[in-house]
Amino acid sequence: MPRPTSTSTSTSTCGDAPPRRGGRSLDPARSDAIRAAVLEGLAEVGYEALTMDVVAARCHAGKGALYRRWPSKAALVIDAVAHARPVPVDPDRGSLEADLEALVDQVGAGGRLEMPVMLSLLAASLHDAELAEALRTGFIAPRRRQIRTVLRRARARGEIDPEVDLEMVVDLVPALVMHRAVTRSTPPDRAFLRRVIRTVVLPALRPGR
Amino acid sequence: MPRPTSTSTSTSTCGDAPPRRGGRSLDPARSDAIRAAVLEGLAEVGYEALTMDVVAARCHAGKGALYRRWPSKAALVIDAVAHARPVPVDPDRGSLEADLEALVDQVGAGGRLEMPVMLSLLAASLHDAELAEALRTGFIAPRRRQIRTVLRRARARGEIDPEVDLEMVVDLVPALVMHRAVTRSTPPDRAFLRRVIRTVVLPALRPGR
DNA sequence: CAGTACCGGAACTGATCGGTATCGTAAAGC
DNA sequence: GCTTTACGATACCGATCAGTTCCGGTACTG
Repeated sequence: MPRPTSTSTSTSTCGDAPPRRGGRSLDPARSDAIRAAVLEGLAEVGYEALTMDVVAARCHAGKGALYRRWPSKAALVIDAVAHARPVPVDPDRGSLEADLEALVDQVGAGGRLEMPVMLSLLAASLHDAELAEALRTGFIAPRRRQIRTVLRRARARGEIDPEVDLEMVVDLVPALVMHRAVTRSTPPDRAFLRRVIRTVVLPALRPGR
Repeated sequence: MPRPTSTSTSTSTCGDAPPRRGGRSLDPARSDAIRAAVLEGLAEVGYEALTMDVVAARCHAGKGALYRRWPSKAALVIDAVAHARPVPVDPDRGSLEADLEALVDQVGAGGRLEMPVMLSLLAASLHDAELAEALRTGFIAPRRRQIRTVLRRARARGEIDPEVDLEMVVDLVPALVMHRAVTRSTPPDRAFLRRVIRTVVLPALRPGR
């Protein structure tokens, strides 16, 4: 493991680069197949136990095809995860409660990226600076931004006490969802998520203190 | 790494066995020192990155002393976690706020980086049922019980709305602390913890709705 | 006091895995 | 049609680490 490598993988290692000069160009279908193999492997064994050889074998590719697109295992995994879970669209329904419910619904549906995968990535990122950085900028930050947008709009509507520290509330829902997914074995269901919103998040925000 | 080993390490590998025949017997103090080194190591680097060499070096032991007591790394870690005793004492100050602050102070003090450890162990326990069990009974359950006691006492005092689902609130503080520890690189400080209590937990519990 | 099993320390083994290099082949661009 | 590059496959390198073995020394047991 390249511990202190920390190559700071430039920024967006997309895996689909513009062709250089003459000759063939990278096959996007292969890139997708590799990303799919990564997600399958991630769900089955987690980040640490996921090997590049297994990824390559799973989609009948050579390891060269992997390293031709991504500079490292961390970069590949982050790119695969980012492609599996596009940043949720801004719901912008009328009320804070409706917006929050729409957000968590988007989390529950979609790419079916299990929470254990997220857990495994977070644990691995504790000691892999490159993975941590990529995970933060490529996955966590956009979602935080999303929630922040919804909250700010609600505050402008007067639905949130101006005294409330929004930066703390931004973490509230993800924290509870992750904790639930981690301590229980089953993924958090819709009913749980709505209960969190109604009994914890909204009371902490309500204008009357 | 013993991936599919999953040795199902029999059951209670205690590390302190009855002496066989003549000769010396295993020194219980050494066993405790080793277990302590494991917990310290877990706090610093997590489960996956914890090496037997580091454990041995940390308590000035030879690796032989380790493998004379436990058959594998998994068995050692499970036993150390199961023996971990620093269950916080029940503060029982007058008010809910004071009790909660005392609890989070204990988390911040005693177990250095308790939450990253938990995260690492949880990730590892996704594919190790025995570790999961030891973690639940040795770590998670006592702490949940502790919080529940405080909350129930507060409810009896009328500080909590009787409609509130305590089981959800029990998760609230640990969830936020862990999320913070994971998404930020710095451990959650005292100020953050108090802010969580005052701005999130207490408003969600207050009797007036 | 003799035998045994402990002790810390260190060297060693064998397997695993990220990453690189190199095949021969096939497909794209000029 | 010639060059350039991707492709699958495989062999290889270097580092890491669980687990084993051996050492000289020491403490306990009988």
